[in-house]
Amino acid sequence: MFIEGIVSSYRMNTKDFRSRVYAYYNQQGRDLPWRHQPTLYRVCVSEFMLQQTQVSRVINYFRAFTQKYPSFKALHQASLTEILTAWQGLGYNRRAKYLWETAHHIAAQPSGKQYTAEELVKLPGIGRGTAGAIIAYAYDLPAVFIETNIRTVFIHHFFTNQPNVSDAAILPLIEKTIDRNNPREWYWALMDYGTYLKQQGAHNRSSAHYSKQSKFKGSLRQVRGHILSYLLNMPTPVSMPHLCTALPYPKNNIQKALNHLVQEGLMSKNNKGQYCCV
DNA sequence: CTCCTGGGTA
DNA sequence: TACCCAGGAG
Repeated sequence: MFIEGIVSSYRMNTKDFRSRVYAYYNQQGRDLPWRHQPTLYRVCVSEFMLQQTQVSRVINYFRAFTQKYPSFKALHQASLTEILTAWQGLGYNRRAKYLWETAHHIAAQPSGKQYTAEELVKLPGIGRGTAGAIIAYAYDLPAVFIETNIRTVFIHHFFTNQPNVSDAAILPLIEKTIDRNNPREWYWALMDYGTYLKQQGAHNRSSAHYSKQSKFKGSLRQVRGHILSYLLNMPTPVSMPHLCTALPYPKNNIQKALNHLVQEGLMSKNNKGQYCCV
């Protein structure tokens, strides 16, 4: 059986494609901590951490986090402030809150419950991509999902020199090429091969979903991150004037960031107008 | 659909 | 500079 992109410059046999991906994986596949004992819990923690964050930065956080909180139960029994502290430096702190809330849902269900993708998507912080990854990695089931490294592999092999490649065009190829006998390892192999292709200069700029992120320096999220880390390391609630003196940002930006942080539930304001982590 | 969120590393 | 095993809100 042959597979091809809509206007791909060449065709590739399914078996040849798989062989190429597995050949790389068998030689250079990564030994990542979350690939050992890929339980639902360990897969969830790693997938949340890996959203928009590179593998090299996640590894040590994953080890420390799963050691301190070895189960959904242990995680949801901790306070959000504790979780944010363990998360400090990883960034995108909303993920920590989503993970904590997801742990609360899952810990309330019978242990060993097997989730469908539809059920997972309803949990906070889990979209279609993360749901598919969880099904594939935790249950070793052939879920069809796409993320940045998979995108790289399929664009490189099946949409060469083609602009504006949509995920909708790629997904059927993922579905056709998936190794149904070994979906977990197949996706590990795709990830590792995609990372390799990126190191070789491949990229996703021809993806229809490619977008450049806005600059971090001078942004509101720089202020947010700084405020959160400042307050996590402060023993008592802190007033707005205190923050304006302590942090090198315009008052307006500090107030705006605080409002967002409170609205998202990462922080609260007491009746004296002082702020602290929830 | 667009915009927002983080910070380290290559 | 670029970009990470994206998801939620508007």
